[in-house]
Amino acid sequence: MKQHIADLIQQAIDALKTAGEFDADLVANIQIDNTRDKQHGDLACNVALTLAKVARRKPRDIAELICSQLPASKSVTKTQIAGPGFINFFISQDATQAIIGKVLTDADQFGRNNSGAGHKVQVEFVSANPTGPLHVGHGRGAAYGASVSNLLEASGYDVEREYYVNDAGRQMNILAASVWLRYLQQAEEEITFPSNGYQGAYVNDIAKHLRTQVGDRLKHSAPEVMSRLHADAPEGDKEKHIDDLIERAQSLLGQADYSLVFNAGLNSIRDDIEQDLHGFGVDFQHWFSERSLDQGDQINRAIAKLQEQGHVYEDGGALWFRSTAFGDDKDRVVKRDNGQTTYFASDIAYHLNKFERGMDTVINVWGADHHGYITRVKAALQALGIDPERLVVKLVQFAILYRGNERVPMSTRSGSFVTLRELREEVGKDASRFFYVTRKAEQHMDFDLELAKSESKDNPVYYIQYAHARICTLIRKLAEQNMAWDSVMGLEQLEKLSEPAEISLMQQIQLYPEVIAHAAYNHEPHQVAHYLKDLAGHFHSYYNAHRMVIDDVQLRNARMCLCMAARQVMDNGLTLLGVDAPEHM
RNA sequence: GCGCCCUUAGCUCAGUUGGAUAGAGCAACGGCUUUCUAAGCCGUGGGUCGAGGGUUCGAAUCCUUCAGGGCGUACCA
Repeated sequence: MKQHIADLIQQAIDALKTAGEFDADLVANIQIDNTRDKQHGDLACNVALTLAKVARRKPRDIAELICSQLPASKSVTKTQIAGPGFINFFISQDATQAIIGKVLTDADQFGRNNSGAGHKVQVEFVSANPTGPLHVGHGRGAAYGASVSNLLEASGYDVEREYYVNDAGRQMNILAASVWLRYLQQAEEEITFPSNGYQGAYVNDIAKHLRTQVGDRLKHSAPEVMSRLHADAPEGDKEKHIDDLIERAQSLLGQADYSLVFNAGLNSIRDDIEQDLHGFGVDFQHWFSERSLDQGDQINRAIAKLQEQGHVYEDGGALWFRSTAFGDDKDRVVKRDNGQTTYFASDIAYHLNKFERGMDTVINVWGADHHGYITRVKAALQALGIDPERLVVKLVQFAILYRGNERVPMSTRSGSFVTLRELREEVGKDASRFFYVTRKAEQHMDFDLELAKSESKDNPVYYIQYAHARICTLIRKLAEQNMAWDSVMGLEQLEKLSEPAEISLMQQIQLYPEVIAHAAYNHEPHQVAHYLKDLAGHFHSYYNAHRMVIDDVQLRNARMCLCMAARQVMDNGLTLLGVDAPEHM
């Protein structure tokens, strides 16, 4: 409809150019907006205001010229010039009612578009270290990334969802040491668990499982393990202590058995995360291993590539990437003086890899604490000859957890945290998925567990699901009373839908495709959440004001068509957000 | 110090890329069910859009200065 109105205005402007009223080279940016106030009609155009300057005429005069040349359209019942020079359009009921047929025909395809056709985009999200279960802080990134991916798919993009598994590096070694020490404790060795180890109960579980598989084969005596170590905190240095323990584990176990312990920890947690996310309605096409970069020598290759371009220099025995040449505050080390490559070097190789896989655009969903990395990663891409605009980083602010008024502390290391699984079990997948994407990502968010857990009307997801379930009940009710309804007959009777509540519900339905397009373009799933709440509100008002199970067969068919169209849109929208559309509540 | 994000009703937040009189939900108050799910509907009150300045027909939105809050500023991962 907007396009149709824009075409009419363009025709009018062209006619005015021919008539010599406007310069032939005048270019009008025609923008059609939904009106806020229905007194201003249904759609409004501000072109007269924007043209005022270049055409050197008063806005209202331009609006009158345009209106005088506007071709007639059966969709438009009235136009008016209002305010400083807006042209307002009143849309005919026929044109509005036509949306119902479109929704019922397109069904689950309604609202989708093809603007991203032929475009490959990767969305990388969550990517939490596999050193423990996901906690609620990861939930927001998971919900956001999944919904953005769904929105992009609905806009025709070829989307790949990817999880970057940080399975290399010191944290993983700390996990391996933690697993082994718990294993030794279970084998009745007197081991004092390190303060810097992973304290969570899940480490015990992994150790237990490991022991059922290999028995006491990995056992060493406590004195062997604990002698001649740097002291632990508080007297000593907890970092040195844990590093010594890692070394001790590696030397006592040997490479093969150390890997066994290491992989037991990694695989168990990785599998747990995958299942957890699956239960959260989040599935990935690829789990990309950081270690695979090293094994394929991709890190050294990436550094060499930077070196070829002359962006790397040596200083103090280390290799530095000259990121300051691309707007960074300081240069960054890619290879340390001890010969090890840095995490940043892995990131360069990883991002190079993403684009070498043929992605047109890469979207990274990062926690807000990573914002300092954006500049350096983009710098590296630019140095590698890749347009940094092709990398889009979306920062997701932390959700601060509350139980009522009590703030919940979160730390993976201490083991005292609320896991995503707990949240899912207590609050439910639907409410938590919806709650997370109700706020825009860069907003700080207070997540009150008490509120989210309470199945009360305060929880907006129920409001929408309830609307959906109510419509499903209508269908059952009609069947019970042997009152058939027929969509083909209903679509022929749409002119009977002229109540204000019916018109405004249809108008709300009509907005859906542009909401999806807009939300996808801006990576803002919260727009869908707010839209659905409004749609449900329109439906509830309608439902309270009018009855659908009625004897008048024509009106009944028409109203049921409208209800079914509303149901379809709720279903489509909820699906994009990963929320179920229930038939009963 | 420097950098990024945020600041809108008592609370939690929207605000369609610069449009008309800034909107929801919650909380408060008053109504609506012999009839399709009251997890609902209808109504009432509530604002210096953090502050100042600028850009223009027009600013919550863009530019600038300042204040407040959060985060980041490793040869850690």
